[in-house]
Parts: sequence; C-alpha cells; structure tokens
Amino acid sequence: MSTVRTARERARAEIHAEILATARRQLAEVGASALSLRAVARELGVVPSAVYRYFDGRDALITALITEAYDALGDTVDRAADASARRRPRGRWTTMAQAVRTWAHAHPHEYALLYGTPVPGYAAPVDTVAPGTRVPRRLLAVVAEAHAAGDVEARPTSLSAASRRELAALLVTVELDLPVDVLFRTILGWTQLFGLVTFELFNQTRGMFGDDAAVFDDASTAIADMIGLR
Amino acid sequence: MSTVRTARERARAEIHAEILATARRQLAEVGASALSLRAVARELGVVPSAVYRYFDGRDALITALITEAYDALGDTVDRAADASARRRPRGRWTTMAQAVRTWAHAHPHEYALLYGTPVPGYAAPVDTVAPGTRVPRRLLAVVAEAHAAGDVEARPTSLSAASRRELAALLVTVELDLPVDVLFRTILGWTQLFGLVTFELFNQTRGMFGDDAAVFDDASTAIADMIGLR
DNA sequence: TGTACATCAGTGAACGCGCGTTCACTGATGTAC
DNA sequence: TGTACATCAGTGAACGCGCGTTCACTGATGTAC
Repeated sequence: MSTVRTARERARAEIHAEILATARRQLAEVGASALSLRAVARELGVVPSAVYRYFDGRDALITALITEAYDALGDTVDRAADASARRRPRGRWTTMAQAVRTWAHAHPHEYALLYGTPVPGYAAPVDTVAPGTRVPRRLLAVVAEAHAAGDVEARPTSLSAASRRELAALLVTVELDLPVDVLFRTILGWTQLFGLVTFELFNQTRGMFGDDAAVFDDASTAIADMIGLR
Repeated sequence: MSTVRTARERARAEIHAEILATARRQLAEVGASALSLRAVARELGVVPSAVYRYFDGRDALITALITEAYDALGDTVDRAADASARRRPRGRWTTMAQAVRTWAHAHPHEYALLYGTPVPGYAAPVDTVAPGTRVPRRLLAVVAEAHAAGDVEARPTSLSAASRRELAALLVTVELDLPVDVLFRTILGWTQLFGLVTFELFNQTRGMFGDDAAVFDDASTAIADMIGLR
C-alpha cells in the first residue's frame, strides 16, 4: 500500500513496457495481421506463456497497440493544432492535415491498423473508441474556434431533413456550438483527408503522380476552402 | 486445334470456374487474409494439390479474385453511368456514387480486398492495375463529357506549379480534354467518395449517425457541387 | 534481525490446429496411325 | 474401327512451418510476525 514501488513492481512495469515496445516494433515491420505473440516473446528472449503474465492474449496486445497508435496520432495532431494556434484557421487546417499525412507515412502499419481493414477475428473493444475519436474531435474543435471568431464563411449546403436531424444530434453529443452545415462540411473534410492518405498509402494512386506530396498540399488547402475556413 | 472443345477442355473450364466461385464465396465469408487454398479444396471435395493444376498457388488465386472484384465494381459503375446517360452530370455523379456504396456494402470483403490494407506478403502484379483504374477512369470520363457539354462550372482552384505539372502529365496519360482544375477537383471527389465508403465500412463513423445512407446521399451531392457539376 | 509463509514471474512441455507447397503415382481422356 | 502411346486431372502422403493457449512446476521476491 506504500507509494514506494517494490523491485517487483518496477520490474513488472518495465517488462510490460518492453513487451509493448517489441510488439510495436514488430507491428511496424510485419503488420498487424502477421503480428504474433510467440514472435514477440522470442525477440524478448522469453517463453511464449510468460507474456500471459502481462497480457490476456494476442487480442489484448493488439488492443493496446491500437490505443497507443490512436494516441500517438492524436498527440501529433494536437501538437500541430497547438503550434498553429495563432495562425488563420485555413493554415491551421493544412498544418493538421500535413501532420496526419506525415505520421501516416512514418508509421504505415500503425496507420493501417487504425484505418485499414479490420483485423480478422478481432473485435475492437470499447476502450479503443475514445482515443479513436481524438483526431476528428480536434479537427472539429479547431473549426469551432474559427467559427466563434467569425472565420468560417457561411455557405449554403443542401441537406436533407434526415441528415439535418442526424447532424444536430451529433452536435449535441460533441457539445459544440456550430451550424449544422459547417459540421457537415467538416466531416466531409475529415473523410476527404483520410481518404487521400489511405489511397496514397494503400497504393491506389500508384503511379498517378510523381509527386504525391505536392498534390496533397493543394488538396488540403482545397479542403479548407471547401469547409469555408478563412 | 479445332474449335470443338473436348470433354477435357470443358471440364477444365468448369472446374476453373468452380474454384474461383468457391474462393469468392470464402473471401466473402472470412476475408482475404484468412482465405486458404486448402479450405477451398476442401469445400470442393478435392485434394489441396489438385488446385495447383488450375492456379499457381495462393497468390495467383488472390490475384484472380482481385481482378474479378475490380471488374465487378467496374461493371457496376459503368451500368450506373450508362443508365443515367440522359441525366444531368450532377445526377450522374450521385448515381455512380450510390452504385459504389451499394456494391461496397453488398461485398464488404471484396471491397476490403481492393481498398483496404494490402494483403501481407502479397504483391499485386501488373495484371491488376488496368481493372483497378476502371472506376476513376469512368468517373473522369463522365466529368469530361459534362465539360464538353459546358456543364462544369469554372471555379478558381489554387494549385502549385508542381501540382499543375503533375496533373497536366496525367491528362496526357488518360487522354482527356479537361482543364487541370477540373481534373484536380474530380480526383478530390474520387478520393472523397472512397474515403467515405471506407470509413463507413471500416467502422470509423461507428455510432456517429443513425442513418449513414442519408448523410452519404447529401455527401455525394456536395461532392458533385464541389467538382462543379451542373 | 530472523524465520515461515505467500505471492507471482517465468519455465518447459504439451495440445491441437491449420497452412502452402512438392512429388511420385494412377487411371481416365485424347490423339495418331 | 481398333490399337498404342501421350497427355494430364486428381490422389495421397509427406515436409516443414508457425500459431495461440493451458498447465503444473521452480525459484526468486515480498510480507507478517
């Protein structure tokens, strides 16, 4: 019950971290679907069953990696948003977009784990939902700040009654003061952004452009304009 | 050398088709990464090595499935484009978008095979590239028709010199007469469309809306507007 | 400070599973004369 | 029309692999008195 950690506790925390780090390394190398508990144990120089002292099994390991990855990307986007806090909303958006793209290219397998085909036989538990919403939440928050400052152009967007209802409900959930149209366009921007990154990473744009980065640059600006950010 | 097919030839073609059909069925059930040559053989009531008479191995089987799936989606979009040939470009676009979404929801694992995480250890051979470009080509063709008919709004789009160069080169490749801006916005629309469908299918929008279809409807219209289709 | 007991990290062996691919073979189908 | 040979679809057995998970165990660390 003391705050002093015993040697055992310290060792435990350390090895827990080492397992995660090794799993992360292997994820980066072979991808999620080829990630194996046995291989992690092997690399750590430990018998496979030993890992069970720390994780309930392979699924628990993957869940931990998903959470970690969502948080890593979330931190990246937060940093981009914070660093550009004094810039115009349009510039903030493109800064965040760049951050997402750069992270994705630096961590393709982590990105695939989050935004690619769901791992077969694995059902994401509730624990991963909250970190998974960090990026869209932050994007929305930045747009909401811009809106509050009068920096989002009004722009007529045709929406069905059903959509308006869905979007209004969502606004209540995220607790933001935003016109339904702006929320809608921001969601479009969010999906557009990740659609682009996914296409790039999964080779759908293969050979389309010699310089993907340049096109992405203009694309993220175009998205900011579409949303109406000034 | 005769055009009359021997019994052997007919049997061969039939079994080739049966293997593919079984593989397709299993793909739909368990997904690409869990697709197993042995399981296919088992379901066909044949010994695993027998499949090698028809396909060079698991990768060849997957390649065939990818090609098939691209063509199935390509046909679907072509049909949507043809069926809406007399409508306004804006309506054609949303019709095609709906077709993509409907097909994806009806064939989630096929969709994942095409647009999800690349299958680990599998390198898509050149054969799959051509069918893989059918959809974007057709989308572009429809926009080009609209442009020729004066049904695409001019709209200033800021593009870097590098992007303009890339896009101009692409225009030459696809052999279309289209302003660079319109090409750019169409590509954005294409990625946006698939970004939406992917997010929906891979559960990124989980619990965001009660009625995804309604929002998608408005989204595809918004994309058509963004492109400038009348 | 020293002893007796409880905790728990890591071992080692095993279970049961499925996979892709190879290879020598049998026996039916097709072909040439 | 009938025979001899060539082709080739499918068999059966095997190779070698790796996987996740379980369980009884040993021995070191921690705790209570």
